[in-house]
Amino acid sequence: MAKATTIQDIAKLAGVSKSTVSRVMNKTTAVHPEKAAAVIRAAEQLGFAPNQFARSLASGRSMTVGVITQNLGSPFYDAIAQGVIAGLQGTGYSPIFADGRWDHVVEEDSIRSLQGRRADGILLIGGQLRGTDLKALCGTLPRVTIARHLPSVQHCCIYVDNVQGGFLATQHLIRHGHTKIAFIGGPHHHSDAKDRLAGYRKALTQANIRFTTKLVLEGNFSSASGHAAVHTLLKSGEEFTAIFAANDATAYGARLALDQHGLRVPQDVSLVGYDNQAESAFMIPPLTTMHQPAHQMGQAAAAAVLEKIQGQPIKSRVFIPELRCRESVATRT
Amino acid sequence: MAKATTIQDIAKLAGVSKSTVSRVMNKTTAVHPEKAAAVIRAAEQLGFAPNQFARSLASGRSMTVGVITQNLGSPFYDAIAQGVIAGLQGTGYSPIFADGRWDHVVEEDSIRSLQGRRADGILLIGGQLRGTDLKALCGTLPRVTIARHLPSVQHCCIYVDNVQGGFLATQHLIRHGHTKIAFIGGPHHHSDAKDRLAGYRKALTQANIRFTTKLVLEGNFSSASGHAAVHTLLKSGEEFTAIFAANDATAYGARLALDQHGLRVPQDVSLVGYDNQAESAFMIPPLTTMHQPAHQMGQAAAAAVLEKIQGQPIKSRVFIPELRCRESVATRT
DNA sequence: TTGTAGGCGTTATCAA
DNA sequence: TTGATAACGCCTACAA
Repeated sequence: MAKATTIQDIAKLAGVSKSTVSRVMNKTTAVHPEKAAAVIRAAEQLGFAPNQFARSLASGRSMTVGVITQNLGSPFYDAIAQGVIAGLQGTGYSPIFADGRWDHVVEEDSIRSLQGRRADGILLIGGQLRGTDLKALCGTLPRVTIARHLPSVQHCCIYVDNVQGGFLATQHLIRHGHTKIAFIGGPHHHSDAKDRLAGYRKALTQANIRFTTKLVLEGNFSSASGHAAVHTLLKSGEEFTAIFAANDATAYGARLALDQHGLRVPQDVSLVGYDNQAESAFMIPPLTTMHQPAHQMGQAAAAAVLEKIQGQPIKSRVFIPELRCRESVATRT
Repeated sequence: MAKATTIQDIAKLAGVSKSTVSRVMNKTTAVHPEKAAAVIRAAEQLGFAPNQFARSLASGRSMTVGVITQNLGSPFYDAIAQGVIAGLQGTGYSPIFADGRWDHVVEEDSIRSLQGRRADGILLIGGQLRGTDLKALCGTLPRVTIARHLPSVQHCCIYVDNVQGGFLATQHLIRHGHTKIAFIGGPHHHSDAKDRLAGYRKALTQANIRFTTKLVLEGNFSSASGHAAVHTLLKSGEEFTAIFAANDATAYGARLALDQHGLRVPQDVSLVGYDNQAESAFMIPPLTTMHQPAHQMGQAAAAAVLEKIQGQPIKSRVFIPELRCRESVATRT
């Protein structure tokens, strides 16, 4: 680190004490306009950038909020992260990221590291840690969880209702006359995937359609898994006229596999995805999917943690995903 | 910020001085095993996380590298950012992000803020600032530019040869017998777009194909712009048998527009994209595109800036994009 | 309105 | 091998 200029240097150049410099930098007390001008001039001349470390050490606030992500790269989580950045913009707080990699050990380390950097608050995007562990780890540190629902009221969570999302997607298909609807899910242990499956089952039950395990395939939220699942499904010989994929990427893979088997979408098979990824509107045909207000959630979470830092009580908030009807669903005739 | 435990607390609990605590935390000097054990026990008991501010203030190193991004959300830049994160993993350095928003004013502020946080080095992903301004701003602060080529040897740049990329993509089309090749570019002022166009022209020239401005459309790297461009092209009546899109998103939009006009890919029109986005392999048909080693570039840049921080001299590095042949290109018969 | 002095939690330099 | 003690750069009473 190159030796940077300090308020001391400025004080000397401007012919005042460093307290005065501090005062004009922070506008904390009125100072004589002339001296203030001299300070500002000196600061510009020396290209002064206050040392945040010293500032935080002295003031006790870091003006940062720690953001724990889990492997960026998924459109949904990326959009949340962008929402967080946008929500922090202009508030004086900077986000500082740490990766939890969907691993509770790594996640714990990341939180520790953020605490070491004295983050004033923590935002968890997804994650694996149990609520009780989280609480033990963070103590009184303001904390908001995004895209994940921790049951206890003690936790502030900004999340989407995946059961409802799965329900709405399936219901849409049912309303178009489909009864043999396949579901390509995520990993069995993933709560989002489980919830969407629960919603699927709920819609089936409500419509008096028998649930068949043969129509439920396990995927991993990747296009490749959607592609493979359709092959498996076709080979199984189980009849189906529609597919509900647990996310858009899975739907893309499924769509390609269908095409390779000479099945048309939506004439032969209807398809619904989940996430409303940017690319989905330009698929062939444009994909009907569930939209999640990811960016908005990120912003809401940023605002929430800021309020909490200011000592205000905040509560959890659920978002309901919305159906985006496009052209991948046809009425079963 | 809740009152956290300090080495002083640990010192008291372990019955040693804080210097000793510091020593066992940093393994800087051997200490009596028994005392060391006591310190470690005390630290665990109190859930100690060293205050990075105090640490940095005292040591003069922040153990962070500032990363300037420009609007996350594009697959290419996201992949670079992930590469940077991966490259820093386990090095003891944490990335701290700031958004430049493709705006030189914002970018300058971001760099200033990073300097205030005393980053030990800076990584610029893309950006608008001129090389001389950058140099003036950063001074001796180790700095590496990614995905952008600054002419002077003074700058260390990790970038891809977009001219070559545009050339290879176009050449691929030419080799399949195409001579009427449309190009859907990016904004006129965007250097990546300009370079890819230059490569396109170079390939045409080399094959003795006349360049027609009517076949060059302006886009903005979005699917919507690709979609619109094809409409414009079709309406213009200009003949073409192939399209080279400046990125994959643009190609998706173009593909949909073609489909809506009853044109088949690749039988009627061949299509090549740029970026090798994850979704491209699952388009219908799977999209032939130029692959850029974005993740690898991010990692390389992280390694480079670390070396520079250690005082080693480093030099720029060019990556050459590679053609990924899939099924969206057919031989012109 | 201004300056002085103490403290924030570490690291680093001395002696011991 | 240890323990004082002086930085590190800034903020903030407190006093002038």
